[in-house]
Amino acid sequence: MKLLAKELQLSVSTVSKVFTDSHEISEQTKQKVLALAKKLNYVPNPYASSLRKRKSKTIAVVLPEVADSFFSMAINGIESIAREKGYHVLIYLTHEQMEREQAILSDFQSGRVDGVLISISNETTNDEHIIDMMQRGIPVVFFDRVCEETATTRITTNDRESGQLAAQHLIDQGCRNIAYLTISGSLSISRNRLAGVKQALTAHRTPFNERNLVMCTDNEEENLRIIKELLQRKDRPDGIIASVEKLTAAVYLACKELKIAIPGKLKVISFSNQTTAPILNPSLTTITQPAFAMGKLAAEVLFNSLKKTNVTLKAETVVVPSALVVRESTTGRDLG
Amino acid sequence: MKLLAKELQLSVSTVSKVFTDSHEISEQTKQKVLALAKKLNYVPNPYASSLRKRKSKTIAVVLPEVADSFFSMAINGIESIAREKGYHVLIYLTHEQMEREQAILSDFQSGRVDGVLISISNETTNDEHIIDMMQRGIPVVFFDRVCEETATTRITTNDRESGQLAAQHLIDQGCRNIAYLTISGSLSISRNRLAGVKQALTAHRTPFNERNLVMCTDNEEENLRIIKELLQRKDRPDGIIASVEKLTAAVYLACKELKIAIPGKLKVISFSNQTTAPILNPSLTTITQPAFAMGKLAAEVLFNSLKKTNVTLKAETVVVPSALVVRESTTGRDLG
DNA sequence: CATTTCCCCGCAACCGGTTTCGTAAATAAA
DNA sequence: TTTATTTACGAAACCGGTTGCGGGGAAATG
Repeated sequence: MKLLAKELQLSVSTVSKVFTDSHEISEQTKQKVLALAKKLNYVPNPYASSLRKRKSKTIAVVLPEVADSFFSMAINGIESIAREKGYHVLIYLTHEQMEREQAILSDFQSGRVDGVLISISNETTNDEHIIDMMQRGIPVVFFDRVCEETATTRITTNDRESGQLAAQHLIDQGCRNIAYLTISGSLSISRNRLAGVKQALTAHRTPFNERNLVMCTDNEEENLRIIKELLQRKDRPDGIIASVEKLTAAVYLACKELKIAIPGKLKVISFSNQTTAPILNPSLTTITQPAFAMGKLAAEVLFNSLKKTNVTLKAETVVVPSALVVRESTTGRDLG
Repeated sequence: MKLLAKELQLSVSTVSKVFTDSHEISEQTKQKVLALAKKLNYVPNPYASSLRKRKSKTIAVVLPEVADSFFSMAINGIESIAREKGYHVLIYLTHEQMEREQAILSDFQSGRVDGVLISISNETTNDEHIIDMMQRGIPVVFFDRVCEETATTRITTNDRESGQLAAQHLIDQGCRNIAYLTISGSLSISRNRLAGVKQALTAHRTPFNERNLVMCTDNEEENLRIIKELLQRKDRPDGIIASVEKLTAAVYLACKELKIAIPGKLKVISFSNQTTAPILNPSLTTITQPAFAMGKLAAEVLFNSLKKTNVTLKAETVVVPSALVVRESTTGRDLG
């Protein structure tokens, strides 16, 4: 910038004001400066600017992992509108560990980011680290895996209704003994989905059997073992609801190994955004979450609050509904 | 920091030196400062530090998209070692557009990042924007989708051998009319894979028929149309090699609609990292790329060069081999 | 022609750490 | 004890933009 100033016989401040598009500078001078800047391929140092303005034009996205399609699509949604608003996106993975989540967030005390989008790890049982950050003036928007008690905006899907819908669908298809697979007892999304399931079952006078609440891990092989065990019980279920995408494979593999026909002997529905759902064997009935939309919305809400100064985000939950897509794994018929 | 200094009756410089772990400071003073810092939950402002040190401790990852499993897993690999080294990761998506790629990279002239990991878009036909950046002293490591002519380190998989292996496998399974599906004519990975395919075919005295080189798009429906057309030709192929993960679904769907049996009438092999490959109908034979390892390696190479000053990255290609995983879609038998 | 207003631009302080250099005190060497 | 060396810390410049304020000159007003 000094160079630019010297070259054009101007002061640094004038040049700076050109880049902030100040009204104090004549159109003529602006053009000259911008022309030379383009020629020299000059871009202002963002860190100098961040330092002075106390704004980083950067947000953080904190995710458990990017293994499944949901978070991939969410990233797309977030990035799309971050780019639109001229923000930069830092990505952090917690690997489902609360400790890492805390370490990551504590770094944000530094002013590295202007705001945070987070989907909490399934280990996360308290929100102190999040509240702490908010109190330091860094706005947070939850998406998908939210803390229901924390006073900020949450973007979720209609987990409870979806659970209900899934169970209802299985009941309609003749299931009477439905199992629910999950990877976490504490996560609100899992709890809510389960609540929906229970509600549907109770409504049909076939209350949920707690033995059918199956806790899985993040280890593929162990999940396979757990599910095989489930399917070898005397009173084995005739319907399975997988509350997470990555449990689908284990269910299918278990059935294959045990030669249990889907949907003949067992109907399967999964919360999933996998594009391969239609070409599975058999094609998989899913509850499909609006991942892209949720990411996008979360980002929009955050950027909105960033525009104004000193506005705290409303403590509300915004719900973007999921869709039930019926396929062969629950019906035997392919409905597209 | 000023606050800390005042509180402890020390100068700012002393406090600063504590955080850089300078030898000039006594152990005693360090402890005092760190203790108070912890109590106050103080973290140094990274931008002030970046400004002075001309290092951002941040790298950029530039990707076409995060739609498929490859890039998801690569991100995991990258993030894992970035965290280990204390680096931060900015993520940018080009959406397969060279224009965006250029815009993104040109921003890096600002010193926002210390280095870049990039997998180029399939529109990218020249590397001027990349060379430009390198000349400004920002090291670049390519991974997967590389520019073969650019003088820096490239992390790839053995695309050519994999193509050869795929074709060889189909030949072994009795295919005599093999089609190759791709989404780009310019991308080196696609070209190399095709070259491998051709080599295998030529070796078996059944040279590749150029009509069997099928160019797809990034539009699902259009791909379906294109593939259906391919499969309705008089001389329709008896084997398909899908060079990109996302073309798999279209192939399967086309076969379903046209009632073409896999692997009976058509054998299918795909370059894919999908975890659902084993549970497709039929399970899918894949060339599986070491996505996590490639991301990790790319990051390691980059960080290595970042440690030393003024070392330009060797213009070499590091190859991490892919694996052929044989399943039902080419054999009719499930080999696990 | 004198005065006011407005438009442009420069001066200098500032953001929050980092780093060079200097110095006083403590320790070692002569 | 004197001199040389080491240790521990402070003063101030610096990184590269940003911004409040002040001023010079041109245009507008009286």
